[in-house]
Amino acid sequence: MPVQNVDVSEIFRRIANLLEIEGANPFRVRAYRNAARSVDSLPRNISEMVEAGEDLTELPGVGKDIAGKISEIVNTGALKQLKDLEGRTPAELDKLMNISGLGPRRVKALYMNLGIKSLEDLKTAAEEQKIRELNGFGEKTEQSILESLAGAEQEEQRIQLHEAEQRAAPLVEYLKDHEGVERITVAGSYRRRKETVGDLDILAVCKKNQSVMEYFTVYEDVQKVVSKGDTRSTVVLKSGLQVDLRVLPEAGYGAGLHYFTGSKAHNIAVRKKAVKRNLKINEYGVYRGDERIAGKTEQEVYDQVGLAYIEPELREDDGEIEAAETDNLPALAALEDIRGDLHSHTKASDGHDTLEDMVQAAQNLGYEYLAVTDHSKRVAMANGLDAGRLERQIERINKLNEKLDGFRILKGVEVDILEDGSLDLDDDILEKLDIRVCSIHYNLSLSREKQTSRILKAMENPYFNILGHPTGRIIGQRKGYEIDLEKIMKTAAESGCFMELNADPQRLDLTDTHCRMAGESGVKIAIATDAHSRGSLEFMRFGVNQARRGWMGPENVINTRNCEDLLKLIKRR
DNA sequence: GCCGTTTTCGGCCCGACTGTTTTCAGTCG
Repeated sequence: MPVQNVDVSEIFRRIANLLEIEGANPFRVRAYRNAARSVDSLPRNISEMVEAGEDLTELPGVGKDIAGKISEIVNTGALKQLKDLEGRTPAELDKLMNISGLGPRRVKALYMNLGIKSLEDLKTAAEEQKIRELNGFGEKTEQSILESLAGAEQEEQRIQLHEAEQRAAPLVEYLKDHEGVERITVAGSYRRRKETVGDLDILAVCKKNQSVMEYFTVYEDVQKVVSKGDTRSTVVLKSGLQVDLRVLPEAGYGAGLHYFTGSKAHNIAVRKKAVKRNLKINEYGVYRGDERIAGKTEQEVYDQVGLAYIEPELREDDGEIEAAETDNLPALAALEDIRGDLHSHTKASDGHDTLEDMVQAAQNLGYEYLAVTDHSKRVAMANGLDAGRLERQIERINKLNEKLDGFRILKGVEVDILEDGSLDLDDDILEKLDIRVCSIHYNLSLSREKQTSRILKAMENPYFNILGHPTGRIIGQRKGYEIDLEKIMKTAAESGCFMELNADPQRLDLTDTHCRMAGESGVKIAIATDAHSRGSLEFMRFGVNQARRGWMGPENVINTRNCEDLLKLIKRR
């Protein structure tokens, strides 16, 4: 199994942490973190790039030195530098950095003075009240370390965007009820529509700061107040979700929104551009010397540094700055562009609602078509359809379609890709359908080679249209099967197949990076909800958000076509 | 350690809050 991008970035992150604890040049530390991020956001496998002899120094944040280290990791599976570092500084100190309130300086002090190397050491020392004795530490710090340790025992929590919306909405409504609140926006990764959200960053324009902050911290769902100031407060909700509230003056709202939306890397890149123009950007505005020259809107901020407006979903410092400089930003797909859903289930298999109900719901969303794609027989647990039952569903859909005006039900199936790469239904029934989503539900743990050739083999079938939930991952639960997605995408592009972007908020499969890989491979995607009930058809927006994060325009998405064009497009010769 | 429309050397984003301190270091986002 080749070295994966995450293997490389993980090594660089650990090097950065250990160097930081040693007190190395902070810019050198940052260089490793930048390189880690660069490798992470790469839409291609780094091992293949090394093997192909490509020039790694062309990657942002990768110079000659780090390029050599990447090669070393790819070729040997490890990095001598990290081993050397771990010889000098215990590798476990890395983990202490995750404790809230502990940074490199304090971790080093704890190690040097108390010999603390692990979380257990830390807990013991805190309980024995030894930490408060140290210079620069005190009783409160010791207490907060104990609290963080208790929290660290639970899993690191990033919640799904879907859940974040449900936490944010009532809190925003609550804050709006305060007479001092004039304007309010949830910024941060929530606004960038990341698939998971670590905390909520709420931005407000207010009249009475102190009163609003007081009101915020007594919200009924607040479990703990972490900090409370005039312009910024932090609380933890009972669910464990952290929420920051930042209050800003109206005049600098755009600058604040930009600052608080992030990403951090994007902000840094924009501020660097400002510095070159002798400007300074902070959350209050754009400044020349002491004079504020812009900041009312985000557009003003971008104007000052010579950039076109960048949509929040693109703000990851992953090429959007360069694109904005040269007016090469993509025109992103929007929910309004979507003309129909291409993956849905009914009561015939494991859906909750009837065919008629699903169709009605799709019409209510303003769609022109809905592909009904119940499971095939292999998925017995979901009451998957055999050829006979599918035949009857086809007849039923034909009859329904006759009655519908301006809407078409597409006859489809989610057919299983069996372990040998054949499809779970015969060609003579598949032929009678308009569209086939082909998915893997069993034998998830095959080797990368076998899993990849299983899918490639399936795509040889002329009735293969869309690869459903391509990696099989479930966010926070299941990693997804091992496959060579790049190869699969290239083959799909050549043979007229498409990749699904499953819009279910707990799948969102493809990822944003995968979408960019699709763009580069020339394969188009289908954004589809995999809805098992009427309500879930509305998850389309999560899929569109994800596609936008992956730089997808309407032309990259097949279900932005009208029905006729769509069917022409997916027809294989 | 990276990088270059002032630079191949000398820079590298910026401010709030906390706790432990009497003016600031450390951490965080």
